[in-house]
Formats: sequence, structure tokens, C-alpha cells
Amino acid sequence: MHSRTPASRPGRPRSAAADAAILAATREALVELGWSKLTLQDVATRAGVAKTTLYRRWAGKNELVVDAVAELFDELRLPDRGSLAADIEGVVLQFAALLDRPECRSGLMAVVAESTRDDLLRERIRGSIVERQKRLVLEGRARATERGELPPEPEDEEEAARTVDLTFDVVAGAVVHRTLVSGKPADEAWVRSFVRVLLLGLAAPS
Amino acid sequence: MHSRTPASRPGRPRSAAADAAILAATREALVELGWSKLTLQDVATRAGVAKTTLYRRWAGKNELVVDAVAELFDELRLPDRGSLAADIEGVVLQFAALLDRPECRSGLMAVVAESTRDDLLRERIRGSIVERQKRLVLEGRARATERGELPPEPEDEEEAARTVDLTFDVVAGAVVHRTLVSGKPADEAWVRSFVRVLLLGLAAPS
Amino acid sequence: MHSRTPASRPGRPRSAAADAAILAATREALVELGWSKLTLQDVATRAGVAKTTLYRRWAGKNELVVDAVAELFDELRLPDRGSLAADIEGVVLQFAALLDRPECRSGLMAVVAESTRDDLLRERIRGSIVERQKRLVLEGRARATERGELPPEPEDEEEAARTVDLTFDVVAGAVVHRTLVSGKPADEAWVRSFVRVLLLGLAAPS
Amino acid sequence: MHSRTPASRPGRPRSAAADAAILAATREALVELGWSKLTLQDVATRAGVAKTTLYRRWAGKNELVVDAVAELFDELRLPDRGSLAADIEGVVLQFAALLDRPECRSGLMAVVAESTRDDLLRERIRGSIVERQKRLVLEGRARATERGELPPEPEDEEEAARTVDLTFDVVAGAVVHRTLVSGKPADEAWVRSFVRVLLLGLAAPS
DNA sequence: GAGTAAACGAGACGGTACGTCGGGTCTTATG
DNA sequence: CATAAGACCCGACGTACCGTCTCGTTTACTC
Repeated sequence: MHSRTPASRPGRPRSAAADAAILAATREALVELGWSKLTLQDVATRAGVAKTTLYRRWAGKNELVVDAVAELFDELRLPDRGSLAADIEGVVLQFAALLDRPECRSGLMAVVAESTRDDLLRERIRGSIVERQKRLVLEGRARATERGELPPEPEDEEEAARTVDLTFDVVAGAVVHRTLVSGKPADEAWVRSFVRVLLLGLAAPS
Repeated sequence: MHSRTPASRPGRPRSAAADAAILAATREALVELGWSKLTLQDVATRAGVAKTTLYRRWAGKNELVVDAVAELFDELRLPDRGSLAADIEGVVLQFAALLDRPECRSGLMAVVAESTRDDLLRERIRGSIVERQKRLVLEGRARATERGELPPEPEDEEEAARTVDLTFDVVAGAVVHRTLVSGKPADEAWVRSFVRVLLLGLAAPS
Repeated sequence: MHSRTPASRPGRPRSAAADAAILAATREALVELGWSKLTLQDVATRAGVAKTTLYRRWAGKNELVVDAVAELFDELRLPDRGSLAADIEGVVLQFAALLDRPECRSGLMAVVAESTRDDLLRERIRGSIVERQKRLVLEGRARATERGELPPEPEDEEEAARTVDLTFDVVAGAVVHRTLVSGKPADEAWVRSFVRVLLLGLAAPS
Repeated sequence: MHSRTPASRPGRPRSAAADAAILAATREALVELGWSKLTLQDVATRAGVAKTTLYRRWAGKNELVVDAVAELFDELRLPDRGSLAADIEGVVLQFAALLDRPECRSGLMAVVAESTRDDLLRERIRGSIVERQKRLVLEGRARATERGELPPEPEDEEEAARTVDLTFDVVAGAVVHRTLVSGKPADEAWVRSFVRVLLLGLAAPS
């Protein structure tokens, strides 16, 4: 294993404070300017840092924004509200609130768009954002299985993973589409309808 | 009603051929370069047109790409395969194929990202792309209701519209998320699983 | 000889009023905008004329401005003030006043500058402006010779022409340089000093 | 006195070589293209420099060309040929040769034309070109006075300055007009005639 | 506590695209 | 035919941002 903490390399160490300041400044700039008008010089200035310092740590705008946005998603929590439906409603509302924050709206879609032509960037997004948050699905599923609300997990691990992926794509996709494409709020009423369809299907009697 | 066909305005009329050539050139450039490296000068050159001609018709890159991509979505058709599930599978596969085309991948997410800070652009996207394709949901729903696969539409018109919106967000969102965010193919197996969840719910016995 | 008055050519005849309006509009625009910011579209609009009409009559900006400025020089008159010195002073003051008008300042030097790379333009300037005004030198010289202020003209015609040219270059050049390059007014005091040098030479006792 | 050499300002210092390369490239482009077809991008490319570097140092085409042309004038020298007439003839011939160089012809008149509407530019021209070269008049005058060819300088300083200015306007103006407006060469014969008039006046017996 | 090596702030630099503007040509319908 | 209107192609404009570089300075660790 290569030295992760290189036993203090020679020379002046990188400022730890700078990283945090830069990410915060990036989010601040995203709020005020949005992705396309955000400039790295502006971020550097807001962070009280030189542009070179910024380039020493991130390869470019995309990578920086991925990291800045990724931190936001770690705030998500799966509440225990007693039933699967209520639990999902809770986390979906949090997710909707997150997507309502301008730094998230502007940044997330932009890097996803860039990632369609940049495989490294896609992997970075998947690693930093998508896969990290599948923990929520896993946790909810486990809790629901325990409660008897869902059938036991299939023994086939791949099959189980596919179900998690599908669930995540449906939930995340629906909320993102509602919020950013349709441009309507994912409010409590909508979330209730959505979770109903998710659990019971479209064909269920209303 | 104001004159829609202004009985020949003075001066040389705009070239009708130019519009089509520009939109085609835009898609071509999206395929080769992707959104972020696409330049209007390049599009103009491909279309055999001056840059000014392009700016006379569209306000900028965003508006141009929306129109170029919107045309693609009109190719979608709802096949009649005998059952609701099969119909949805059919159209979802078409949608997935569309999102697999580079001109669509690069362009669509980018303009959605821009639209988070530009209300006019969002409306343009909604009008040109989203609302236009809800026809597919309406048609599928009507056909399924006729077949007895879905309960009759609610009498409340707003309620009905909400259901259509929700269905569209779930379907479009899931496919987009699978394809562009998770970066995995929306192949037949995945579509079958997805439609099963959509119609019967997550809790359904497998 | 080709038909100068074409006995009514077929089709609509050219508007005679347009020419005058365009030249006047050109001078007006020169006053307000100067050479470099003057646009042909603007001139056309001021003249109440379409741009095509303008291009049908002049090859471009340079030719148009030469004609517009040339008209101004025809106002110059050689006054009879009784002595050669006084006559020259009179015409030089007129010339200075002309060069003080913005339409002249801006236009004249600009076309001269262009003419350094465009032989047709130089000939046009010479024909329309320079040679036309040598009449003043000829007239003044004749009058002075008659008065006995100058020796009789040399019999050699070329020699005589050379003297006229030299005189014109010295007078016109000095005034232009004073006014446009040195940027100081060619007022009465300066003109008096200048004419003294011109007639008596630098070495003359003051 | 404020720091002229600011003890090394922060940041990368400006490339000294770039300035010279740009001015040389400007003259080269003036020769090949002339003022009106000269583009800053082309100059930058010739100089092996980015367009931005050029704009960082000069406000625009006018300022750049003034500096590029001004350097040429510093080559002028007043030869000592033994008499005032011969000295003037010598420097006038140099001046004529200078005005025969395409980079000078195109550039000089163009910036003078622009300066009629731009006071800062006029001052720049005066400072960089006109006033600098009055040294030649001063030197010639001093030498001639010493030789007894000219009466001693007036004690009134303003009066003396006025004479210098007048001489400069007459000499420079005549040569410029002969060369650029009349479009004929200021060759030895012409220069001899001119200097004769300058020193002895028009009325002198030939 | 001097030496070394890297991080750092500042800003110049080579590029590239932007959106605008003017020149000059053309294509309409109208006079 | 000439004209008014305006679209069209072309190319330069001046600006902005990118990502790299080159300075002088600062801050640790090492010998």
C-alpha cells in the first residue's frame, strides 16, 4: 500500500483550511452565479486563495463542483417513522429540499451533462454521489424487511443489487425530473402520490 | 388576430432552408464535440451559413440546442403491443435508445442544467420537449383504460392531470437516471423490471 | 462619345435629389461621428435612402467621403486685398477655417491615409481636391506678377508648373500640419508669420 | 518621487521581449497590409504573442501604431554639411525617405486622422513624434546661428518657440504634402527648390 | 538555525470562444 | 430599371475565461 499519509513529505504542507474554504466558496458562487457563469478565478478570490492553489488540488471546474456538491448529499438521513412508506416520504422530502437549493440545482445537472462525454468524470460522480447514497436504499430496505413490509431479500446477490439500483434510479430520477425538468415542487402531496405508486404500482385502486 | 403570415413583409425573406440546415448541423456537432466544446461558429460553418444568420434566429447556444434536440423526441411512438406493460416497455425502449444517441445525451442535460437559472429557457424546454411528449402517457392511459387494465380516469380534471404528470416524471426520470447518471444501459431486462415495479409496486411478490 | 444624357434610358431614372442628400448626410455624419465610426447604413438612413442606392453611386466609404469633402473646398476664394501678402493671408485663413470644421478634419486625413495604399483613390483625391484648388495659386501668382510683386513667370511651362506645385505643397502642408498635427490654431498671428517666411524666407531680418 | 522601478511588483513580470516583437510585427504588417487591413490578431500572430498580451499593453490599434511609427523617427539625424541650406536638405531627404517607407506612409496619416476626434491620441502623437523631432530644428538653428547664417535667437523665449514651431510646421508639412497628398517624390531637385524658398522666400530672384 | 523543498499569492501568458458590428452583396416586392 | 427593406456572408472587434507559466515569498521539516 502506498503511503497515504506520507510521513510528512518535504516542503511546506498543503493548507487544510484552503480545501474547505474553496469548496464553500464554490457553493457560494454556484448559488449566486450558477454553473455556467462561475469562474475559477472568482472562486479563488472568494476563498482568499490564488488560482494556482485551486488547480493544484482539482483538475478543473467539473471536478471541483462534483466535490462541492457531493458534500451536500451526505446530509441526507433515513428517518424512522414507523412504516416504509413514511420512511421513504421522509427521505424523498429531504432529497427534494436538497434539489431546491440553488448550489445543488445548478451544479448537479451540469456535471452530469459534462459526464456524458467524460468517463472519468462519470466515475467520479458515481463514486462521490450516487453510490454513496445507495446506503439510504439499503437501510430502508433492511428496515422494511425486518418489519415484514417487503419480502425477504433474494439470496442471489446480483439480483439484490439490481433491485437496489432500480429503486434508486426510480426514486432519484422521479424527484430530479419533477424538480428540475418539470419545474414543479416535490411537495408533500406529490411525494405521497409518488410513494403510493412506488409501493403499490400504477394499477392500484385509488 | 394579428397577421400570422404577414402578407410578405418588406425585404428579403429569411431562408427556410437555413433553419433546417442549422438544426441538423447542431446535432452533428453535438455528436462529435458534445455540448461544452460545441461552438456557434462551428455550427454555422457546418450549416454553410454565417454566424450572424444563426444569431438572428436564436438567442444563444441554449435555445439552439433545445430546438435541435426537441425534434428528436417527436420520433417517439407508442406501439400497440396488446397490453399496457408491453406498450410501456416499447416506448421506454425507444426513449432509452434516444438517450443513447450522443446528440441527445450531451444536449439534453446541458440545457436542463442551464434552465435551473433561466426561467425562459425552462419554459422553452417544457413547451418544446416535456409537454409535447405527455401525449404518449395520455395515449397509453386511454388505451389501457379501454382495455380495463387501469381504473377509469378520475372525473376531476386536475386530479387526472396530476396523475399524468406523476407518471411522466417517474418514467422519464427513471430512464434518464439509469442512462445518464448511473451510466448503465436501459436494456430489455432492466425495462421489464422497471415496468413491473411501475405497475405493481415494489412490494409486489416477485 | 457615349450618351451623357441618355435620352431617357428605360426604367426608373435615378433620383437627382438623392445624391445631394447623401453627400450632405455624409458630412453630417462626419461631424457627429468622425470617419472611423461613420457607417454607410447610418449615412443612408440620414439621407432617407436605402444602402443599395448608395452603393449604386459610390464604390465605398472612401469614394463617398472624398466627394463629400471635395465640395467644401470649392468655397475657397482668393480675395483681392491689394498685396500678395494680404491675398495669401486671406486665403490661408479661409483654408484654416475649413480645416477647423470637423467634417473636413476627420474626412480629409482619413482618405489621404487610405490613398497611400490605393492608387485610384489617390488620383480621385488629386483630381477632386488638390488640382482643383491650384487655381488659387495660379490666380494669386498672376495677380502678383501683374502688380510686380513677383518676377515674371518662367517661359518653361514645366518650370512654372513646378513652382505652382511647390507653392501649393508648402502652403497647404504648413496649414494642415499646424492645424491637424501640431493641433494649434492657424490664427491671424500665425498666418502673418507664416506668410512672412513664405515670401521673404527664414533668413529675413525680423 | 514615486517609485519608478517598483522594487519588483508581485506576480510574473511582463516580457520585455514581447514589446519589441510586437512593435516590429506591427511595422511588418503595416508594410504588407496597410493600416486599414491590419488586424491586431495578425500582429499578435506575427509577434508570436497572444492577442490578450497586446491588449494588456496598448489600448488599441491607434496607440500601437503610434508607438510603432514613432520609433522610426528617432533614426533622423541632422548632418553637418557646412551650410544651413545643405543641412536642411540633408535632413529633409531623410524625412522624405522615411515617408516613402510603407509602414510610415500608411500608419502616420491614419493615426493623425484618428487624432482629430481623440484628444488623448493627439497628445500621444505630439509627445511621441512631433515634439521629439523638434530637436532637429533646434540643433540646425543653433548651428546656423553660430555660423552667422541666421540672426541671433530672439531673447523672448515664447517668440523663439513660435519660430521653431513655425519652421517645423512648414518643413514637415511641405514634405508630407508633397509625398502623401500630391503623391510625387520629394527628390533632390524638389528639396533644393524647397529649401531655397524656405530660406529666401518666394519672391527671391531665381 | 541553515538549508531545502514545496506551497502559496500574484499576475502575465498563449489560447479559444464569445456576442456584436460594419462592409458589401443578394433577393424580395413595389414604383 | 431604380428603389426600400432587410437577409445574407464575411471577417474584425474587444472581452472573458481557461489552464499554464514564472516570479518572489512563506512555511514547514531535516540535517
